[in-house]
Amino acid sequence: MNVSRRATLTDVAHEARVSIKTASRVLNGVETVAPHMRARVLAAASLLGYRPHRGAATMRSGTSDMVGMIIRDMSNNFYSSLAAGAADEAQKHGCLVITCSSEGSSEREAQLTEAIFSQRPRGLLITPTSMTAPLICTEVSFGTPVVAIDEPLEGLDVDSVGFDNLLSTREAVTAAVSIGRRDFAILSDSAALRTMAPRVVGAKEALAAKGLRVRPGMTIPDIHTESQARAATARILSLPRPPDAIFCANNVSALGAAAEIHTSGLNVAIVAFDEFPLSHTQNGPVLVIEHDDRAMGAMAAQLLFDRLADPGRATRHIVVETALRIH
Amino acid sequence: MNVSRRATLTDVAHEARVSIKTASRVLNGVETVAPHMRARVLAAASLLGYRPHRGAATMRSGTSDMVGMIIRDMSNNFYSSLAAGAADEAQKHGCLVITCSSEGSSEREAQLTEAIFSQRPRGLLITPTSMTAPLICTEVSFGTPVVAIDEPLEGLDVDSVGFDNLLSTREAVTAAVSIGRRDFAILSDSAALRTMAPRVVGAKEALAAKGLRVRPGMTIPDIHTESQARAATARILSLPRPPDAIFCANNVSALGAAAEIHTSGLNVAIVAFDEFPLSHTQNGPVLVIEHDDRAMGAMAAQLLFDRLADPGRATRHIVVETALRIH
DNA sequence: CTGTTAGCGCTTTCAA
DNA sequence: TTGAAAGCGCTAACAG
Repeated sequence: MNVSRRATLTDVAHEARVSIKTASRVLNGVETVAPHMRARVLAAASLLGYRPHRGAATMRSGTSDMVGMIIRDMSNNFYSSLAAGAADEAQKHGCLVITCSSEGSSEREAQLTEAIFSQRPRGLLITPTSMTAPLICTEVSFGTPVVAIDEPLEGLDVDSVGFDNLLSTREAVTAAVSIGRRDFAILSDSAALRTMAPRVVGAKEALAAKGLRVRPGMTIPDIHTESQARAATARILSLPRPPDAIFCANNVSALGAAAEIHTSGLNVAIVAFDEFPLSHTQNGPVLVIEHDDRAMGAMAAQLLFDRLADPGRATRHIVVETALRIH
Repeated sequence: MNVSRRATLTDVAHEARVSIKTASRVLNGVETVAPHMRARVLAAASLLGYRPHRGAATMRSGTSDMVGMIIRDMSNNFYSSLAAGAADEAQKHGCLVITCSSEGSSEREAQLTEAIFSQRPRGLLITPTSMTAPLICTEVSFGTPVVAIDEPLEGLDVDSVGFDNLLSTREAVTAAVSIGRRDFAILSDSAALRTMAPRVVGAKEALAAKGLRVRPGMTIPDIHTESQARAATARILSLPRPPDAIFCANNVSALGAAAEIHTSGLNVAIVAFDEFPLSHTQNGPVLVIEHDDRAMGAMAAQLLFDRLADPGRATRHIVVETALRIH
């Protein structure tokens, strides 16, 4: 037994004194093999420390066991939970997920789609940007399934999972108004995120329904780090007449707002699109739009495998449930 | 132009009226190609929407552009930050990272190593368990580099990155004692995590040095979710004589402890191994052992690529810096 | 139930 | 500088 080289299927077949095809069948779990040959192959594989070469199998069979995933920011809890859920579901189908973080850069997104498609994955899960469609349309035309997560994929009719951003926000802000909050500031992320506009609109609609409005300058865009959120909140709260509530359109802005509200000692309510750690330990009321991100990631993967099983079926757009939780 | 099939290198060569090898050279950036041929190939590739098939290249050349990564829990911020850092560094080397979550199950860990090595990755980054070594030793003997992250990989001499758990904890607990805290509880994770013992020892050593000790029953093991931490903390704080400080040996336990301390209204200090959101908004003092997890992940990947460049070099064990921060 | 043959798309080797 | 041929490890298609 020579350990200096990786054992191939041919080596195993040789060792077991069977044909390479029989070895292949055994190691792929094909039933129609005589028990004594199966045993011989298994013994040989184990003896030689055989490990299949999926790349070779992929090349020949045309189907790999990988699913690509491109998310906006792997170190953001929302996106990493999506990835965790997708990986769970993929594992049920014997697939690995290649998860990459585009960091919001469309240049990097282009590189990553290129790199991922070069692996000939079963499909792609992506939190798309407005630049995504042209990157993937060729591949989609070859029948590779793509699922859009969180944001819509404009210009391409693919399966998707996402929230009803407008409705859930309207409901949450309405609840905040009903407990007496009238004067809102809004911390929003980049307008390039398609989820942001409906959230902001939802908030403003809820206010308008009660005859309220957001004062000029109190809608702060482009908040995508906690420290930006802290700076913006600190500025707002130090105004002569600070707001009595802040709607935080993403998870990092809620953390930053909570931190500064605590520092200021003011009683300011938080309405947050995402649950955040220690949200129930704040002084002012906290209204949170809860959602199960891990389940959302799993759902996206499920749509992908569903389509693989039935390529002709109509595209589906899943609206993930949210729940309002008041701390 | 027929779009019904993916273009191969042969198609491109054909279209450009050059040999397949010349097309290969151009698309791999080999310099020794006449400019006019290069231009023809590039035009053809673009016309046909050519996308290379990395699996085929891997098979022939023997080296892939993937790095495997197995972490304990993708939805835990510590691990996802490691993954983000590793992905960054890998991208600099033109590699993709396949990140998988073992969920602390050694069975799943075994499946994942199997699946990942089947892809013939350049190397593996792993937060190992006590069961890891036998899973990877064959592959290591073939020269595939493995880097252990956070925990040591027992029984195998591989590169690693990790903390000085004992020393940093001792320092933090010493600081807590010096601000008047004497009576500690300890929330620890599973003893299977090799990082836990030194942290607990470090804490106890710091106390012993001041003539203090942890009361029997006040060292709680196996805390790995926030709700477990909350339950344990609630129980401890409702004792007739609650502690005046809690050492939280991982990030989720700190969140749970903070939540319950807030609810109880007691002045209990937190010493936490990891920074946590809103740590500065707690009533009691919070002492945090800070570390840059993203940099740690990047460092691990760097060790991997270093070794790829110089397979013979001695193994390196990087101790990642930590800093004590007092809120 | 088992084996043979061909070839997936690419890179390597070697020759021109 | 360019090209022809071989073959990486595996599976599909077809025989036996």
